Amino acid sequence: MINLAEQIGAIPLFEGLPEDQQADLAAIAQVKNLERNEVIFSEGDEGNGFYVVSAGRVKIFKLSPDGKEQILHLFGPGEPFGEVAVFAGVRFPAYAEALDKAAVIFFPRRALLDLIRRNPDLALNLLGLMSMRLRRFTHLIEDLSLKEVPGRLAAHLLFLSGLKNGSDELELDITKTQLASLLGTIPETLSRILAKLVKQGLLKSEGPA
Amino acid sequence: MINLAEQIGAIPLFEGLPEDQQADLAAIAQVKNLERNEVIFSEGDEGNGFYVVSAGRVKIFKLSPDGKEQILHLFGPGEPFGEVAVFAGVRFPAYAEALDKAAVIFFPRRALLDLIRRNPDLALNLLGLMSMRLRRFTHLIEDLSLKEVPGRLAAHLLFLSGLKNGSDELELDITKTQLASLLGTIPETLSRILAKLVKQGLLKSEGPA
DNA sequence: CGGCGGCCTTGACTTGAGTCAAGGCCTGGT
DNA sequence: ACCAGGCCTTGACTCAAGTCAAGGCCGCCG
Repeated sequence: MINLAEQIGAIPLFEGLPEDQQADLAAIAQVKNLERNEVIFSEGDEGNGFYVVSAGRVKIFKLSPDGKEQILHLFGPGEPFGEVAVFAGVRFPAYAEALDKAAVIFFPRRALLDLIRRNPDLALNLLGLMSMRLRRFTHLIEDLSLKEVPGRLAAHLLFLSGLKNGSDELELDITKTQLASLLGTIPETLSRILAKLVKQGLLKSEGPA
Repeated sequence: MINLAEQIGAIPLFEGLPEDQQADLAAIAQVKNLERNEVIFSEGDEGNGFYVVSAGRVKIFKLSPDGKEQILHLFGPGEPFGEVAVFAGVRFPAYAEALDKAAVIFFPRRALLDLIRRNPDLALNLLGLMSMRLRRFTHLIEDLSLKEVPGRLAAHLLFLSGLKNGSDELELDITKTQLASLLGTIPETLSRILAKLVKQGLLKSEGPA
């Protein structure tokens, strides 16, 4: 918030963007500070812009009629979200909520479209980003439809361990309830499976969180 | 195949592209004719280009270790597929196979990237396309994790009926086995559910296919 | 300091949907 | 014309995972 232009320059998506265009962005960007659990947008809201996480974490999720939630993404600083609504010209297809006290930067739809027209590399960045997300979604779909919960859990833990260069020890920064929602299950089931893995000696677990 | 350039001009993705650029495309495009059930690419293959369906239909799907399949997309003439691998710079994340006797046009990766750099509107088209796919995937994920099979079936039928302006009568052009795979279930289950709906008078069903 | 509300765990029960197996029907090929 | 193979359906069984309920463990706020 102190220096918006600097923050914008640090967003990977806007990397390499000429200074004057970054300045243009800064001029129209709006920062929004959020309390923990504050709603950013709801499914069905008009999507007249997109967001980048500035601080804290944001979860994107779907809700079933009876309240069960499926987490689609967890985003941290520098990661954009809500772009789908901008390009597809539709309403937001999911909910967005701050996981912690957080801040997001909002860019109006039109500004982004203008910028892309002037800057093909930005378009390529965006295409790359969305491709990665599509890829992750195909993974999630595969898991949901073709694997059982223990398999999904294992895949997720291995994925996390992969991020840490294969360390065989890792710390989760989300609650188990959230992990359950990310895996498409419920806390009770997750708890049972973890207990079983520990009993089989395949896993050790420690502490809360 | 008789007139490749003309076909390329008719692809929605390339709509509005200057003639000379369409000609460039035609010069590097390769047409591939396919038998029914012929594999186009497999998960893990190098993704050095993308495809557009020219005739027939193509299914994109994931396979579980024990052979169960989850259909991700069904594409018909004019629809592109395999773009994710081009932009994310990764291997194909799923399998592609011809559903009927079909033909596809292949465009090498580099050509597409060049074209985008010269043509921002093409980039916007692509971004729109991928956004729509992301949106459909969020829907599928929601269905898989938050709804039971009857609900998914109902949603799918309503979706199809929506395409036909809400007609309350519709014809499926895929087998029930394929529909099952699209819904993330198996033919037996689908068959039972349809039978139940018919018995409850919520639905009538007719003929094979 | 005490109590309330999250979060996690465990147990008992229920159920949706998958597996396995068998039979009917239709189609295309020899 | 007939057989083989694919697709669909039905029945009996099994099982993974969800619901419901209860209890323990903090940590925060009044």
